[in-house]
Amino acid sequence: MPSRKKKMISDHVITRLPAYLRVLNELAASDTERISSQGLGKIMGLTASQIRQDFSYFGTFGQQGYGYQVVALRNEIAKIMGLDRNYQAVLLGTGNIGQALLEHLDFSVSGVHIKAAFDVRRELIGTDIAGVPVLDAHDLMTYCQAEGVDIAINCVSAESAQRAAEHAVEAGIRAIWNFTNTVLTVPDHVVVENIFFSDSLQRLEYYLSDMLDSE
Amino acid sequence: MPSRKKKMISDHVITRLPAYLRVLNELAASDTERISSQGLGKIMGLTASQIRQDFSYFGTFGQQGYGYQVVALRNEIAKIMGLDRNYQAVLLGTGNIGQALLEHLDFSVSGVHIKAAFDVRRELIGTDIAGVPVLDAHDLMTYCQAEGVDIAINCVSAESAQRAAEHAVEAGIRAIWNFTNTVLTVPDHVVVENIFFSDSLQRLEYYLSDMLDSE
DNA sequence: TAGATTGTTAATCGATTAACAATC
DNA sequence: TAGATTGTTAATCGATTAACAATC
Repeated sequence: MPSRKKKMISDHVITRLPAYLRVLNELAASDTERISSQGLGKIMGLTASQIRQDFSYFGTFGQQGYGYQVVALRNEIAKIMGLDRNYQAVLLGTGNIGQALLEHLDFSVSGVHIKAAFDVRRELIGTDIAGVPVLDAHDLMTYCQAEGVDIAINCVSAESAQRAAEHAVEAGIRAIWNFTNTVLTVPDHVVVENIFFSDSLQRLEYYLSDMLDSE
Repeated sequence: MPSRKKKMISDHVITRLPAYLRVLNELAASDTERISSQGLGKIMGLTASQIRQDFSYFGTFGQQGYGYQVVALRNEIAKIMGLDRNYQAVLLGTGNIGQALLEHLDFSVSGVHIKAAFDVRRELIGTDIAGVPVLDAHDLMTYCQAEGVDIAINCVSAESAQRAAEHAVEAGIRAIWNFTNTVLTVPDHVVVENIFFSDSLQRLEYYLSDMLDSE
């Protein structure tokens, strides 16, 4: 509650944090105890300078002449990212993508708990997918207000995407993980993170066609 | 064959191209015939300057005093991205993510044709998913060499990810769309585009926790 | 101690924005 | 024509890299 306003950190830095985490986890898994910024840079394809610069936005985690303790650093970064918290989530739209996420992704490692999924299709309501109950989309608001939900995972069709997002915002959620291939408009107090499959595929096609051209 | 080496264009620009395409498609769908860099900027949250700068890397598409023809510009950008070509793809690993992609994504709009899926699980081989035959992973090499495959969509488990990528590269594919949450190591002549679900979710958690802290 | 490596300040590089002549 | 808007060059801003004193 102390309204502690952190200094604004660039998106570039934030985007690298999960990559640091990934590598540190691998190092920890292979029992590597310590790593220097230079060593980390070599693995990740970054300069040692950039790594030290990145970390310095959040504090000091290393030791001169020694480097960083892998496990300690890993834990610090996880904490910086807020992964030590617990988040309650609901999933909107149990089409293929929604189902795939429920069945495939291990949300517990990220501290995210999926409490329920919502759909409008009568035949799905009342069933459950990977242990998650599918409820009537009309009950979203009541449910979220009663249960306190932080995150909505938006997997509805592109046409319903904005509407679903608005319902979720009305229901009090604070973050949307967006799989709808649609840009959502939300109030300032709501965070949106997009997975745009088609953008990614198009990028792949650009680099591929470029590669094919230049030979 | 003309080995025409295009000038190197920054990743930032390439990443914006699909967004331009998305907006131009919407404008075209709503029968908007022309748009200025200023108008486009307003919709996309970019400066008019940046938009003109971006386009200028590829050529000149506008008209002074008028702006850009929406449909013509859309087509130009699609061409720049290589979306007018046809790509042959195979999908590796028919777990949930693989299945979801086969059933959910409309690849034809991107000029990508999924010819076959591959898996090691006996019980799946010989079946088909959304009209795509599931073949034995051991036949990948022979298949690709016979059929001429450009893209591998890597949906195997994290543990098999690097191995699957290497097989695909050996089999002559030139691009990997990577859903394995793993950094792949490939030769220079192969393009990799990643969809890292966990990176995205962690980013969401960072911004969410930040938001929750500052209130 | 000597060698290694941090955290941080300064220099460089690249990307975005501003300005403006050209021209539809 | 006058107004609008491009394409491009120059100015600014921000991110990355280099350098180095501090110190383990």
